[in-house]
Amino acid sequence: MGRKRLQPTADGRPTVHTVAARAGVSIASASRVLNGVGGSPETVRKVREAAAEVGYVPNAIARSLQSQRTGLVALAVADIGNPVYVAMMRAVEAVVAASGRQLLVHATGGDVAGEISLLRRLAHRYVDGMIVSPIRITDHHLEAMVVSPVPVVVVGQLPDDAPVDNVRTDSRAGVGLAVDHLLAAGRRRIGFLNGPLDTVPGAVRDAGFRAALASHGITVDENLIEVGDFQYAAGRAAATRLLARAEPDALLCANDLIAVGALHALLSEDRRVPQDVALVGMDDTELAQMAFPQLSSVSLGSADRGRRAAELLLERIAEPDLPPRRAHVAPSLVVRASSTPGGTPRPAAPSQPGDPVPAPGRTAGLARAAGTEPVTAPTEVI
Amino acid sequence: MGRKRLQPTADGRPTVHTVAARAGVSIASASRVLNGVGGSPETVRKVREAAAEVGYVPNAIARSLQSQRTGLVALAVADIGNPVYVAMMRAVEAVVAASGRQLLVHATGGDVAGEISLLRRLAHRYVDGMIVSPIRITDHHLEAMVVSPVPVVVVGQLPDDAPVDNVRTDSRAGVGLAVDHLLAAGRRRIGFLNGPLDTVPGAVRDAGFRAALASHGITVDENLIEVGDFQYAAGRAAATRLLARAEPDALLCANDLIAVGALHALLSEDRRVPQDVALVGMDDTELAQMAFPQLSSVSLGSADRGRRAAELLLERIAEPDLPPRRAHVAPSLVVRASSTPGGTPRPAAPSQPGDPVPAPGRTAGLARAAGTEPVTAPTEVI
DNA sequence: TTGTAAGCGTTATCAC
DNA sequence: GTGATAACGCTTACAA
Repeated sequence: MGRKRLQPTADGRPTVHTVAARAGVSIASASRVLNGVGGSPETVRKVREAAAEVGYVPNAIARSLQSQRTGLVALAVADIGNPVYVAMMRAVEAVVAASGRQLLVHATGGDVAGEISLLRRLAHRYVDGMIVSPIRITDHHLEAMVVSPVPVVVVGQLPDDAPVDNVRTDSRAGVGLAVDHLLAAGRRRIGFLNGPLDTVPGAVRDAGFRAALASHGITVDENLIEVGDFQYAAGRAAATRLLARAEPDALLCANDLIAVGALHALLSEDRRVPQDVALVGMDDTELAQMAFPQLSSVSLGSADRGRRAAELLLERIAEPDLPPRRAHVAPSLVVRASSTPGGTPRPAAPSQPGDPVPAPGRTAGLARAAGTEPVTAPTEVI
Repeated sequence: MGRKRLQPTADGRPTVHTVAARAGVSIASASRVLNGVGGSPETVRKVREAAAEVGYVPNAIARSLQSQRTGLVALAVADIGNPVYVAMMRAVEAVVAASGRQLLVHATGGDVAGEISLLRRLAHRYVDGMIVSPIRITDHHLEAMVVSPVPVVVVGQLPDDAPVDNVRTDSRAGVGLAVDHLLAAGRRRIGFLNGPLDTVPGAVRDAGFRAALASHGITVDENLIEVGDFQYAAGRAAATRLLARAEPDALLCANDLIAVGALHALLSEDRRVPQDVALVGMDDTELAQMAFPQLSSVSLGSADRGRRAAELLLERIAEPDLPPRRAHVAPSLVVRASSTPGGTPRPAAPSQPGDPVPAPGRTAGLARAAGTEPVTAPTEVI
């Protein structure tokens, strides 16, 4: 560098200097007018005119360097193709956009190393804050979050003493809702298709399943449990394996992708759903409504969690010294055709076109009067 | 400001100054070492040591201000929940990440005004470039793109003389592939479920459908055409309307979401797919494989288009003075159970867990020998 | 190789 | 109200 050129930028675009010169005022005055603070009517006019003439647009980077904020917020999820994250993303986007910021989406692929390096990169301060929903969580994650100069909010389970903002749901209880429902419907041999046990969701669901059966005095039959991945193909394969060695009358799936996979495994073996095998998914994504028959699913309030996470993040950005907070979203069960006794019902009426909110079926809330609509799951902050 | 404080940053984080002071060298030397250019072995050691001790991380914003690049690339799509965009997003992400950049995803909701303001905001230079896939395209779009100081690549149809990098597919021909296939299978009353005609994809598909029928000497029966939205619920509703007034033996749908909606409309009226009504979708998304029976679908190479768009963008970022380029991705038809004569076949074997690439069925390429795998659709740049 | 200093484009301070 | 100028944190020409 070292060349003197204070007028337009290198590529010829106007800067405050350009505008100021053209308006015949100092850059300070120009800047003030451009930001709507101060300036005599005459100055305002001249600057506005000059700016319009040259097509001035402020450089967001220079502004960020000065203001120490970028107006960007990041969301890191494992699988951008999983509808549960799409729902979360939409909710986050809405809150973030409403605050005038923009959302940066990272797809981590569930890769631990990648996630950690992402967290560490926060130190570069390219975003004002980050929401992360890790499916595995290590000490490195925690350390990177604590050390990070920009606020982080975690969606998902976290050690109780972790000094990080956190919004969670009780997926363990969610599994319990599904088990209760299936048992109440008279099912006795409930199969369980889970994701990897070394992930947080996988481990919690496994514990929840065993606890739920135990609470009903039922011994766990390991033959009825299959572990695969949180994906359609893996779910289908897992269901096929399970069906080859056991005779379940119900299948509980750790998410909706697995459930749709299981549905197709069942259909391709000519098992009727729900007559022969009842099916319940988790996450209550759009997929659950787009399956045929429509899937009962445990709602973990992903949109709500996203919304709360975004709110917590924005609050912390505004007030960095807040103590760590924790928000809860209660799970609920949305019952649809796939687990409704009495034949294959017709699919429910289509919801509003473009409506991102699941059309509710019957709902069995956790701490909620039966029949209450799961419009907005209650959230509370401890 | 105006306060002299050249050591750490306002919130106490180390800067080059901190490192330089600690290492006992000038900030220039510190910067050089940190960037791996120059420096005597002794200096390098001292600076590295100092940087590690204070936990120095460069400020990306300051760096951007200097380098005039942010390392961010944006992708703007209408509906982040539509699997076709998910596929595109993944492909873009891969290319972008490989270049060491990060991807910023905007969900425009198909809102024209929002899209244009997004394009205009590019002038703020917060990203190094943008890929946009508008479903409606106006003169304002074009003007904003031409005026934009940062490169824009459009995925989708564009006026031929628009001086903008562009990757497109021939969805008109794609519709033709589907019509040919259905006619060859002996279907004669082909219904068509389209999206809005005032969108580019909707208009092109409509033209394609009519042209394809005409080329076979078939007169269009307007009763067999329904227009809704590019969504599941709308597709289902449209199919229901169409079935109420006509008796199609095949249904061609403008995308896979509509097709899944139509599938459920058919199933809920006890029509067998494909025996009574053959079904073909478009976009060949994951949804097509996740439906039961699996959906035949016209692949428009969304992943490929995303990849090409990202490549074009990166090339232009590197070389801004390139003439406008245009890349093509050929459509192909992936035939699956939903349009295969001879009963409801079992769904195909599950693809690799986590495999983002659709498991190919039989393929009828456009300019390709029959039976060739649609591994990577051929792309050519004019 | 090293240090000095200019400059990226903006906002904020402080005298006038 | 206005203008000169420092500062945000970094890179880099240029001279030593």
